[in-house]
Parts: sequence; structure tokens; C-alpha cells
Amino acid sequence: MTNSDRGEEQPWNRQRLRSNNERMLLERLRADGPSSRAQLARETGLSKPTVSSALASLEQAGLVREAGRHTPERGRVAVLYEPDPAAGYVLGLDIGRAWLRVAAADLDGTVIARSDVRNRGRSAAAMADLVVGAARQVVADAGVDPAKIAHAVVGTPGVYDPGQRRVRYAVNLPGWGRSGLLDRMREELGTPLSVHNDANLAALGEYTFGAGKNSRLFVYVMIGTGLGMGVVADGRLFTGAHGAAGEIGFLPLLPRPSSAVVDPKSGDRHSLENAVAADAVVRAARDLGMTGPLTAKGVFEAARQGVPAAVAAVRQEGERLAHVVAAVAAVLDPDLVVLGGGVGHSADLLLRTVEQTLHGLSPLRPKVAASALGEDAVLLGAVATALGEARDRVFEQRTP
Amino acid sequence: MTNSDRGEEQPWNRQRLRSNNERMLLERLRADGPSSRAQLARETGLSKPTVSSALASLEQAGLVREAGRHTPERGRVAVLYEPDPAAGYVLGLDIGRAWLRVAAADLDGTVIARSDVRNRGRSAAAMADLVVGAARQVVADAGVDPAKIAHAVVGTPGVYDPGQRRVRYAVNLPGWGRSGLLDRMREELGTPLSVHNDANLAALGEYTFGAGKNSRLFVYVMIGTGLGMGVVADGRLFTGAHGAAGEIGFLPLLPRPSSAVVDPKSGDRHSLENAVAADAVVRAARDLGMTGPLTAKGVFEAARQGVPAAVAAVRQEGERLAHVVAAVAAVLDPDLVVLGGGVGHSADLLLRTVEQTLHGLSPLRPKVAASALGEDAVLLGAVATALGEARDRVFEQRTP
DNA sequence: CGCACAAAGTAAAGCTACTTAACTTAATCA
DNA sequence: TGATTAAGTTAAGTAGCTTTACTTTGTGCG
Repeated sequence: MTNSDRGEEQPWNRQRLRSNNERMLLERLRADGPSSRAQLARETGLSKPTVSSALASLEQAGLVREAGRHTPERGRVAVLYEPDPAAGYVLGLDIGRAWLRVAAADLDGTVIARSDVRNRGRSAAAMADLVVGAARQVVADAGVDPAKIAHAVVGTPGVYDPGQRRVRYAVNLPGWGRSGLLDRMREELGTPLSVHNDANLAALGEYTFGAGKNSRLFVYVMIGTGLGMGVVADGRLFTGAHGAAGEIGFLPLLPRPSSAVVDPKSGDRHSLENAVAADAVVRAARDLGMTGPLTAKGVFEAARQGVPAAVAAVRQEGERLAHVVAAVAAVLDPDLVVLGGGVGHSADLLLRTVEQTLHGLSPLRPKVAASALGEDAVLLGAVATALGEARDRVFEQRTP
Repeated sequence: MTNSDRGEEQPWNRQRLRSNNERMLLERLRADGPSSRAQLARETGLSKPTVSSALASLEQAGLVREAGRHTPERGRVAVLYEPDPAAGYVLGLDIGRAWLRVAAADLDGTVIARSDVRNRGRSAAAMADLVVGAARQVVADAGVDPAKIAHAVVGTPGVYDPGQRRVRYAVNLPGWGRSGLLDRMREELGTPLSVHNDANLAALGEYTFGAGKNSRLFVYVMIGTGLGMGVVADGRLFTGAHGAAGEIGFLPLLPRPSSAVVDPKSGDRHSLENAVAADAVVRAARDLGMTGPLTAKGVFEAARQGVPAAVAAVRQEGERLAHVVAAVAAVLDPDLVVLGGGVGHSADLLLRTVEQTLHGLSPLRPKVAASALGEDAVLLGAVATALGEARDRVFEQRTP
């Protein structure tokens, strides 16, 4: 994460004073909607002349614009201001096994163009070209000057290694871990570009635009081909010491207290992932008597139509998810857990089982909800993350 | 947690500019040791006159003092400055089931007096009086004007409810949850007093003074009568949405993937706590053939002397702890896990088993270490927490 | 209608904490 | 002793803030 500044002690001279006040006013406008200068002065404690002059600067820099007028009970009409969404644009890119998605959004976060391309099993280089092409197209569709793209964020499975400038552990995307690929994309797009784990982005997306708004400690569980989790604490991604926080596929199966000695075989790696990810649903359905070519989606369909084996398989999935949620709750104490990813898409079928099972498991019972963004969580998370960077960047590079 | 300020947007006027620069200089002196004014100017980017005048203010306010001189290769000698540890003092109080501990420390964090009193099973009110008496004695012993105690922090089991101003869930301390007790202590001590969970304080203590220095994401596991955990992320306590983060006693026992359907009985509450806390060691030893009146401490003693049943019981404890560590690692990705509390005290016997077991459990293997502070972790954590508050307070209340 | 009133916004003056540049002080070295 | 170097001070200038007083522009009411 390209943090802007967290706790770096810098000297505060007059220019910093000025720019900090401008920044504060801008953020206030973003958070509270259009306001007049007098109103801002009252609310921030700054004096009216200071607010006037700061807003004049911001307006001249193109960061702020007039947003109509407001007539109070008595007295002169007030001119309202708001952040100018056209001060910059961002790109969000979701590189998944099945789909490549690109979206362009303005600084308000409004998506103004997007493109979804099937990811056929080509080479990683071809995939990169495809993405770059889609991005160019999206920018053109949006009618945006490419120079005004202030930041782009790529979401991908695996972990980005900034030292080697490549992605690691993206097992589902062969060749995608190659060095130089991302640098090439960066160059061809000509914008600052950062790379993040898809589960983390989905968490941020759901937090920013979806079910997680205003959650103090938000957890997004991504159940699909694999099992992942993203944690948002106080609005920031919680990444752990090495960026591996939320790798709950590695949750061990705890030994039962009844068995005096631990069975060493219980610790296969990925065991929980195997027990909970999409394939597990298929396996369970088969064990319970379903036949034919099954997919997780198919099993959920069948369950929805009341096929007993499918219902039982789904029920088991729900119970296992409840265990995952309980484990996470014991460690993190979130106030909201959202189920997303392929399997999470069928959360409507799972929620009741999860909640019931949770009741018997732990006194710590966070709210559990279905993803509000569905397939778009990663893409919108990329947009949200890019917005943060872009707003910083656009502000920093304004000419006063 | 009485946070000083986190992200509250305030207007920046001249006075704030001034005081922020003074604060920055003071923190720099604390972090980097005695420095001259010229040196500070070079390092911070402030001009020499500004640094001079800020330090003059700080010195006059008693927050900073001369700390000798430094003669450079050539040129005039430099006057060095350092934070004045006598600008204020703090109290740390540890209210445990067996011991009541109090320590007084100066603003450097140096403990200058302490007192440890056995906690005989009296009424909670008598306990409070005992603590207040011990605190007064400690302040007297330290030779400190009681008015210069800037903050006191109490560590206790359970969770402090600031709404009702009392402690909840402190099951081991009968009556201690009563309303008004803490207000009375506050009043009798006459200092700002805050209350925190003991495991959290122990984590902060170990982070600040012990094994966790400079850890990015630090976890302290407290294994004793119960099972608790404290998390320090980027130097701040991670408390979760409701202050229940780290309640790993509630970790569920995950179902084995082999069993198609979840055994509903596996979810007894506190099951993991029962399986790992001190009593579990005793139970295991008994199951393995040890007889007589056993305590956890006794089992560890026996294991140290090679008694086979004890060794096996300790081994099992180590294996179970490894599962706990693996679960926490999968969620949080810490870089260091410290074992503390009563059982953690015997960590030397456990560490190897924990590490070996961990190897078979998960690719995420944080460093695991024994507590460096032992029994003092909570007390020193209370001091560390009080220091944070006190430094803020003393700075804020200086008269320029 | 026009006048009182209220609130938005501006102008002018003053303050303060900063920077810059030049200076003084105090040490070493030749 | 004087050159050199670095610490620290003095003095002047400046930017961004506040205060105070003013202007502008709307409503309400006699």
C-alpha cells in the first residue's frame, strides 16, 4: 500500500499550514456535501476570510467548483461549493481467472465506463495486453483525457512483492508471476499503478460502496476457488506484518480436547481451504449421493429447488463457514462479516445456517451478511483504493 | 482507550502550528536521545531560530532540560537537550487475583518505586482501599509530589465499560464489577485514571519494554487461569469493534473435513480455553498417570526433572498452543508471538514443541518467544499506557 | 415602498510564527 | 595569533491567520 503519510513527523511551516487547511476543507466538502464558505468557517473554526481564500485557491486549481446556491431563512444567499469530480480520474482493474474487468471513475467514485472481457487461457503477456487494451478503450469511452488518469489499481490473486516488482503465489494465473509484466503495464498505461491482493480489494470495495459502510472493524470472506479474507479496520486495510493477514485458508483444524494427543495428520496444509472452498461443496454433494457433472453453482441451484442431497451439502458448507466466522470473531472481534466470492454469491442460502451454527459456537457473534457488490467487489475495491491515491496525488500536484 | 486524537480534523492556526512543532521536537528528543538545537534544525528542516525559540519554551515549561554538551570536531560546543523525566509521573496498577501491584514511574518510563501486595480474598471495596493505600505509599516512597502524577492506569481482568463506569466479566474477582468502585479510586487518588484489560496491557508492556520492541504486528498470548490475547499493531492496541479482539478462549474447534457432518457438541463455549489454560495441563498430567495434589506449576517442575507423564502433558500443551498460534497467524499475520501469563512463564519448556508443531501446521510461522517481563507484564503495560496519556497531558497543560 | 434586520462574504489592519541572511560566540588547528 | 568551523543569536522580511469593520444581498414588515 502506497501510504501517503502515517505518523511521519514533518516540520510544519506556513505552507504546510495552508495546504493542510485546504485539504481539510476539501475533505469536509467530500464528507458533508456542498457547503457555503460561511458554513465551513462556522464548522471548522477557521475564520471567514481564511476559508474564502482557501476555497479560491482550490477553485483556481480545479479541485472545487460551485454547486448552486442556498437561500437561508433570512439574509444573503450563500454560494455552495463541492469537490470537482472532474479534477482527476482513476482506473480500477480486476484480473481474475475467468474475467478481466476494467472501470474508469471520476474523483467522486462514480464509474463512468467499464469493460468486462473473458479471460481465455492465453499467455500472461497476452493477458496483460488485453487488459491494457481494455483500459485504453474504457478511457476513450469515458471521454477522459488519458493524462487526467491520476492513478490505477490492479487487483489480482496472490501477493505483490514490491521488492521484485512482481506478483507471487498467483497459482491460478500461470505466468502471471513473471517479472516485468506489471512494469510494462505501468509504462503502457502511463499512470501510477499499484497492485493489491484481490480479497483485500474486495473487502475495501464492500466497505466503501457496499455492505460494510461505517463498520468499525469489517471482515470480508471470499469463498470461491480458494478461501481468502480481507480486513478493514477504521477504514484502512489491515495487512499484517507481511501482507498475509486474512490467509484463513491456513487456519488449522484445532485438536479436540477429548483426544489426549494431537493427531499429526490433522495438519495438512490448506486443509480448511479444502474443506470450505467451492470444490468442497461439490465433493459433499457427491458424497451425499448427487451424480453427474457437478459445479458449486449447480449444487446451490439444486438446493434452491429442494434436492435433498444438495440441501444437505449446502447446510454443511454453512456450518463450516460458521466455524470460520467464529474463529475470526474470536481473534478480531469484527462488527460485520460479509460473505462474498463465488460461493458467497449464494449467501442467501447459507446465512441462516451460519447464524444458527454460530449461536452454538461462540458468544461473539458479529453480524453476518451477503455481499452487496457480488462479482464487482474486487473491481470496485480497486476503484476505491485508486481514489484514495488519486485524491492525494491530485491535491499534491495542484498549482496554487 | 482514551485516545488522544486519531484523525479528528481540526483547523490549523498559528498556535497549533507552534505547539505541533514543539511536540515534534520533544518526541524527537525522546526517540533519538539528547540533541543540540543546530542538530534538530538540520534533521527536522526547521530553521535554527525556530528550534531555539521552541526549545526555550519547552525548557521554561519544564518539559525539557539541558543534557550536557557535545564538542564537535571543530567549532563551538553544542548544548544538548533532553526531555525532562521529572516533568510528570505516572502510576501503573495491576489488579490480579493473586497480587495487587503498583508502580510509580517518571516520564522516561523509569520505575522509581513499586509495591506488591498479596490479594487476600477480601471484599472488592477492601481491595480497592488496599490498592489506593499502596499507591499512596509508592508515591511517597518515590518522593514525588502527588500533584505531579499526571495519569494512572489500572489493569484488571474483564472489560471496562465506560458507559456504566465499571468492569464487566471479571469473574475471578468477586464484587469487583460493582459500580462506583473505580470512581472512588479515581477520587481518592486524585488523578486521571483509566482502566484496561490485563491481557491488552501485558501486550503493550511486552511491546514497549520487553520482547516485542519494534514489532510491526505483535501478539501476546496470556496463558494462565484463563486464555487471553493482546494485539499491538503499529504501536497501538488493536481492540476490535467491541473491545473483544483477542478473546481466543472462544476459538471454536474446527470440524475435521473427514466427518461429513459437524458434531454439534464440539462447540461448547470456552472449549479451547478449557483445553489450553493452566487446568488443562493438570488434567492431562492426571490422565497420563500423575497423582497427588497437582498444580500447573508443579507439572512443569516435574517435566523439568524428566517425569514422563509430566513431559507428555507439557508436550501436549505445546502442541495445542501451536494450534492457537497457527490460527492467530492465519488471521493476523503477526511477526512475533510472545507467550506469557502463568503457563507462559514456563515457555522455555514449550517453545520447541510449539515451533515443531507449527511447522507441520501452517506455512505462516511467526517467531514465537517467551515473555521477557514475566509477572510484571501487566504492571509495566499499565505504566506504558499511562505514559502515553501523561505525556500528552503534561504537554497540553504546559504554560508557555 | 423603503427600512430594519440578518446572514454571506470582502477589505484592511494587525499579529505571530516562520524563514533568510547576517552576525556573534567559542571551540580547534596551524 | 589568526584562520576555520560550527553553534547559536539578532534583525528583517513574509505568509497565513484573526479581528474588526464593512459591503452586499436577501427577507419581512410597517
